[in-house]
Amino acid sequence: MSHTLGIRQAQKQKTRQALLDAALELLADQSLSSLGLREVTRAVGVAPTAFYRHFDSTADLGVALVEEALGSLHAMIRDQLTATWDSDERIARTVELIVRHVAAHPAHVRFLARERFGGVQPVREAIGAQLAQFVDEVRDALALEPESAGWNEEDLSMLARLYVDHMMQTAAELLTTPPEDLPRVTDLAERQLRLITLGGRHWLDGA
Amino acid sequence: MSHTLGIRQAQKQKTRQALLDAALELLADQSLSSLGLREVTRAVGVAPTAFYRHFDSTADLGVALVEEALGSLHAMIRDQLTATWDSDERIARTVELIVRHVAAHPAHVRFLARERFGGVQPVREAIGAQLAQFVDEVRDALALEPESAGWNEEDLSMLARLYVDHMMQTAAELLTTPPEDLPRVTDLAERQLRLITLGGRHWLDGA
DNA sequence: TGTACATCAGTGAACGCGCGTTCACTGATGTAC
DNA sequence: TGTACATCAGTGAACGCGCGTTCACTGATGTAC
Repeated sequence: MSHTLGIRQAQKQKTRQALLDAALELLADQSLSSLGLREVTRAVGVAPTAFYRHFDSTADLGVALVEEALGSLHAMIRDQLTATWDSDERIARTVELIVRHVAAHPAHVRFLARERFGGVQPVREAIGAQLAQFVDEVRDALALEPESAGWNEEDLSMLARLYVDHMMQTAAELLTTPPEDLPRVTDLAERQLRLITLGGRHWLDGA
Repeated sequence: MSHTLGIRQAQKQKTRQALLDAALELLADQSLSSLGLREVTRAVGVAPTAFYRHFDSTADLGVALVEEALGSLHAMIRDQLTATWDSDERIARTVELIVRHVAAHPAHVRFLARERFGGVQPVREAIGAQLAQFVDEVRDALALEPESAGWNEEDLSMLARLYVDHMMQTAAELLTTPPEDLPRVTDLAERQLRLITLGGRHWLDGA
C-alpha cells in the first residue's frame, strides 16, 4: 500500500472520469464543437461550475479524450507488429484486432473518426500527433523485417501511412456495419491489406 | 433566350446561394452541428426568418452543400479515368488534379472531410452516397482496362475503394499543407498510388 | 491523539446573451382578363 | 396595354430557453504542531 490516493484526490478523479464518460456518450449524436459544458455536467449530476475544476473548456476535455482513446493503443499495436506470422495470417489477425477493438470501444472510435478532421483545432492536432506516432512505430516495425531490405526510410514511412490510414478507415467503416455485414467488411479490409502488402513486395522490382 | 428565370426566382436563387456561400465560410472554423441559422443569415445580411424560405434546417443546408461540393466532380473524375496514359503519367496527373481542385475549392474539401464522419446524420449519408457512386464509377472504368482481365467485380470494387479513399485522404491532407511542403506531399501521394497500382498488377499472380 | 488552521472540489444564485421558431406583415413580382 | 387580384421572398417583433462564466460560499479532507 505504497501510494494510496487521498480521499479527496480519488473523488476528484472519479468525477473527472464521469465527465469524460458522459461527454463521450453525448458525442454519439453530435460533434465536439457543439457539445455544451452544461450538457455534460447535467448528465453527470454535478453543478455546471464543477466542470472548471477539471477542464478549461470542452476543447480541453476533447484533448483528454484523445489521450484516453489512443494512448493505450500503442502497446497493442506494437505487440501486433512484432509477432511474426505468415503474411495472410497476420493480416487476418490485424483485422480481427480492429474488429474487436471497435466492438469494445465504439464511442472512442467514433469520436476519433469524427474529430480527426473536426472543427476543434487542439483536438485535431492531438489526434494528428498520435497518428503520426503510430506511423513511426509501424515504420520502425517494418524496418526490422527481412522483406524491407533495400527500402529507404521514406518509402517505409509511405507504406506505414497506408497501413495506418487503412486501419482508421476500416475502424470508421465498422462503426456503421450491421452484424450481418461484418464478414463482408472484414473480407474487404483483408483483401485491401493483401493488395497493399503485395504492392510492397514488388516495390523494389523496378528500381 | 428560351428559359429566362423570372426576376423573383432569380433573386431567390441569389439569396439561396449567398446562404450557402456564407455557411461554407463559417464552416472553416467549426462543424456543421454547431453552425447556427442566425450566424448564417447575419453573414448574408437578411433576417433570420428568411432562412426558412430556402432550407428547413442547417442540416438541410448541409445536404445542399454536399451536392454542390461533389455533384460536379463526377464528370471530372470520369474524364480522368477514361484517358489512357502510361501508368506513372496517369498517377501524376491524377494527383495534380487533386492538388488543383483542393487549391480551387478548399472550403468545400474541408467541409467534406469534416462532415464525412461528422455529427449530422443526413449529411453523413449524403456524402457516403456520393462516395459510393464514385467507387462504382471508378470500378466501371477499371473494368474497361486490359489490365483488369480476369478480375471479378468484387475485387475491382475493392481496388476502386482504395483509390477513392486515398483520394479523399490526400485531399484532406492537402488542406493543411503549407506551400513549401507541397512537393513532399504530392510525392508521397504518388508513391502510394504507385504501390497500390503495383499491388493490383500482381493481384492475380497467386490465384 | 487532539486541536486549530489551510486547502480546495463542488455549490447555487445570478448575469447578460444569442439561439430557433412563431406570427402577422409588406410590397415587389407574376398572372388572368 | 391596363387593371385587379394572387403569390410569395423577405421583414421585424416577440417568445421562452439554455448557454458559458462570475462569484462568494460550504464543508469535508489534509496538514502542522
